[in-house]
Amino acid sequence: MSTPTNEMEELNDLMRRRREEYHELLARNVNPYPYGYEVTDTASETLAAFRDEDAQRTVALAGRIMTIRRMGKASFAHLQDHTGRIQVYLKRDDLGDEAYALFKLLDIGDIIGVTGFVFRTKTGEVSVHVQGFVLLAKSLRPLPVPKEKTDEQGNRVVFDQFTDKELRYRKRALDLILNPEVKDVFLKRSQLIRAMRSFLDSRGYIEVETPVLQPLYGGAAARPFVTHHNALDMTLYLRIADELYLKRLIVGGFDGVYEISKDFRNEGMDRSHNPEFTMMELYVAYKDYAWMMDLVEEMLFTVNRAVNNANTAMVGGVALDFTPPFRRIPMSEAIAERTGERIDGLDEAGLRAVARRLGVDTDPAWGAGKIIDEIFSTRVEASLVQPTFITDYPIELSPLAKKHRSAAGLVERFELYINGQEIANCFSELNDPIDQRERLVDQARLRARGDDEAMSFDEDFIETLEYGMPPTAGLGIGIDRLTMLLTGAESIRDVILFPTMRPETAPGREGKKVHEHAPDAARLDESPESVVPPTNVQDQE
RNA sequence: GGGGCUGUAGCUCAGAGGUAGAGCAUCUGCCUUUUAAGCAGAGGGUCGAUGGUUCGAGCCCAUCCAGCCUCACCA
Repeated sequence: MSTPTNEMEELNDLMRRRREEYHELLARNVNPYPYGYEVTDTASETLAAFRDEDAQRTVALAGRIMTIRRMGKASFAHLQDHTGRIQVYLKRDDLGDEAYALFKLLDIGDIIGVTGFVFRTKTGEVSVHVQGFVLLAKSLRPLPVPKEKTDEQGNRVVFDQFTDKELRYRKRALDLILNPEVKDVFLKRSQLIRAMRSFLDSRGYIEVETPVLQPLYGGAAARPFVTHHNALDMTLYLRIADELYLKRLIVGGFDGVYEISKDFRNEGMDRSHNPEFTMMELYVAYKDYAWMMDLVEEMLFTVNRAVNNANTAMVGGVALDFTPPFRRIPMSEAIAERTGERIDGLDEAGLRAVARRLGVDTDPAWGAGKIIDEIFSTRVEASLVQPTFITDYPIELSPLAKKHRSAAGLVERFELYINGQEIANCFSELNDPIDQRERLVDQARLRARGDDEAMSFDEDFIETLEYGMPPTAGLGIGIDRLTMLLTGAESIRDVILFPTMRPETAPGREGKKVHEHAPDAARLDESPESVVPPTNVQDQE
């Protein structure tokens, strides 16, 4: 155990100063971390409710000190609570020498509770004239609070804002304190999920939970994270999709089930991929993909209204219109429309010729489906800005989808594209167990040839299908990407509170400014939050 | 994994091979309606890490670490 003295020697001046204040508070019999506070008002409500002609109203607020302007025997500060900021005014003559001296021990970042009356200052800002305050939590680390002002138009202007992306993602609490718009994004994310859940619940679909740890993974083409269960001494995989378990529940007699949960895919990371991400999957018995398009239109319209209070979402200066119906166009038509090339009925050689004409590179190992997919994703996808259902996919790419009722070589599948991104994926689910077995055997063959993204053969799933699954429509929606879309976020990391990051560098091999916050060996035992956690999840590679 | 850019004080950033800088934040003094408060003064740095070149490296070279962008892979 290191002594307080040793600890303090390792701290910079700013932190040492605050530790000293902490001890000074104790010396004055002030608890720097008391147990609660009776909060009756919020910053934004207090500001909104103020009328100059009204009698001075008494309020009790709590929040973090974000600015302090001391002027000798009186001071101004701004408190920030979960609703916003409000200025408070403290005067020695009102508070008394002792309390005012106590206020001098407070810093930006400290959390206090205040009571007082609301008034308007000479310069016009509605503020709280403090009659009493309590320290609720002492802040021992300096907060990188930037200067800001409100311009003539009432806009917030921030100087030298805290913008270091690495620190913002690693220290999300700081980011949330200092960049209020970040909080807005996550409030919208919450509203989005709530609206979606409420939409699904109102239709009577049942929310369920299926295993995250799976002995076999399936339902999508992706590499998994691998872990190990000690007691059973077996390999388990973190799920890449919920699909196969949800279908078992349809077999079991649920007519509509959905799950909103994390999936995990052991693949590259970029601004639209995080190794763990949130997926909503919905399965509805006796329905097909055409029916599901109607539902998706209505659901996204409803969800966007909840988030943006409008029929549109603004992304990059473009208004995306969620008013149903969305455009529906078969994949081959979309390719024809965009490139002038018709691919219907072409064999692999014909498709390769088309790809060549369009300047699309193909791999000799690819089959017809993959070539079509490549043409589509390189020549068409980006042009799909307004919500568009692309329907009827090549069968090779969709081992869990039902054959198209009227077009050979295709399946009944759609993907919804918005702003050039895939947002939803849906099939009429394959419920013929014999067909399903053959397709999974094909996948197993691909796997045996080294395609580590091909699906595993899940005998239990086939067996379950053999009991009989009703016709079913299945849907998957990436919640992170939908959130990006509805909030205009440019990176998936901006809609995930704690995005996956490389670990901070180990003690002794510190990088960048992060080292200021990293533990050194001598303090590890006292800094549990800094100890690298053991992980059960191992990267395959 | 490839390519490009970046890493300097708590934050935002300057820095032409020759003694590490600014603004804000912090500290001291003054200041009882301020608001990017003000005035006067002060402290604060392993220049991401390690090696090399050089009389001398924040700067040049190499390797490594981390982040961002981009491509590839991938929905």
